[in-house]
Amino acid sequence: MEQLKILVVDDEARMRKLVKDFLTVKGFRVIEAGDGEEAVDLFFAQKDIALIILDVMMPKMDGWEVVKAIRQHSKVPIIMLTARSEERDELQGFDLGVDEYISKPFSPKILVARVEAILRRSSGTASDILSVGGIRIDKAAHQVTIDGVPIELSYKEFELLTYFVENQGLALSREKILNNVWNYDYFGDARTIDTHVKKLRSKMGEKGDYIKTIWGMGYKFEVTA
Amino acid sequence: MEQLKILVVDDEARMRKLVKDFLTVKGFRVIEAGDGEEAVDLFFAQKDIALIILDVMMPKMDGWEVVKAIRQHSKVPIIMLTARSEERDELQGFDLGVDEYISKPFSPKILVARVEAILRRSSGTASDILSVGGIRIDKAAHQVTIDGVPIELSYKEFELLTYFVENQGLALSREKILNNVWNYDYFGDARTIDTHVKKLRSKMGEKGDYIKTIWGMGYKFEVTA
DNA sequence: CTTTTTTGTGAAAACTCTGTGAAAATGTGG
DNA sequence: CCACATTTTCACAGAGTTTTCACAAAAAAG
Repeated sequence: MEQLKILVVDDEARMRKLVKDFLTVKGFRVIEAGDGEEAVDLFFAQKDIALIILDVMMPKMDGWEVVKAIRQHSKVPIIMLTARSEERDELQGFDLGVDEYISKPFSPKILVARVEAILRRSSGTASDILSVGGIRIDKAAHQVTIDGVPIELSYKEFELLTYFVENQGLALSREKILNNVWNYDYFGDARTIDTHVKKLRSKMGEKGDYIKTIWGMGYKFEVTA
Repeated sequence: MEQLKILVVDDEARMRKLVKDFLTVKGFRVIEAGDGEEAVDLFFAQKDIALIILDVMMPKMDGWEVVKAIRQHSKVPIIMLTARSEERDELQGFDLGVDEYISKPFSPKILVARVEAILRRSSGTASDILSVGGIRIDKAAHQVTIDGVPIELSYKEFELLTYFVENQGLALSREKILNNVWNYDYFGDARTIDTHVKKLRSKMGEKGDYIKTIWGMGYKFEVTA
């Protein structure tokens, strides 16, 4: 397996070196940035950074601003390093899309453990399971079972069903479905959703009825008792 | 808007605190329980708990037993926290009525996102629900119930009723109704409104009388005591 | 009380949207 | 480059919705 790249951003060179050493031992490739601007530039230049470790307090552009800038275009996992006193910020910044916080001083062992945990999750090994009305969706395994019987779904079908279940009870316009299940830059025919719904319904047997048509509007997933 | 109560059950105080902090920031009220028995007692004592987050591994009474006990009497949404080691097979077979499984370690961000998703659909966000005189309009679900009984409305009927309810007590000219419920580029006969009103009234049963005719002018929605 | 105007109503017509099967395009792995 | 699976497009039939229309009923006006 190739090395995963981790971007470490801190204005103190000593801190960067400390983190870098531990991560390097664990087989990661570490890229350093000394301030926020450099971090953002590097991130978008590199393309394949798997995770960012980010100090909050930095000159020029602080950690929060970096998060905002990067979150405009990327969902890369971000770990924030905060001083113990900044506990309140921790929760505020959580809104911005930070994945974890580690407060200084921290043990390198914990840092490495968190990094590994996050990468494990984001690489899809997390086993989150949705379950409703006998339909089980294992997102990690990309597997659906109905009343315990596995069914075969294509990638799009799986994504679509997951979206339905995650938003059960809500009326979903085709527009909305396209924006969430397809990439936002998809400009094809919205009727392709209909075709996928057809296949889903047929593969789901009688539980296909849980996908309701809302005439003139879209679809809704709802389990009827 | 009032706070929704969430019951967090875990034997580790540290884990409870973590979850509690993040949920509190998002405006939820968190109640804690340290073991299964306490959880069940608290749940039935409190009455208005909107969601339960439940660890599987606990002393005395484990997560599964808690689910069983609670499912006897309640359909409250339940999120289960499972350790990675607990194999999927274990979860795969039986369906006790858990809504979602999240495996540890999880990112608080994901947990909160799932909590919000579940509550959004199960209680309907306040702003999305109009309720007056036994008529309940759930805009998000595109669903109307009268005295708790769902009724089937077409797209236009739904839009029209929503417009009436949002402007209850006001006399609405046909002109005005057309401009708001129909597209502004509609140039058909205003009498089509009459037809829709007729259908609405009949589908609404005796509550159809809430839609009053204002002779020579238009209509008005008003709940009479 | 009659006329005029406006609304209620049922049915038909016009229209729109969805389901569906098949074909075309796209992607994937050998 | 070829087979294979998946995704998207297309066209048409059928289902459901919206609009129109004609006439009856109700309300205001004279």
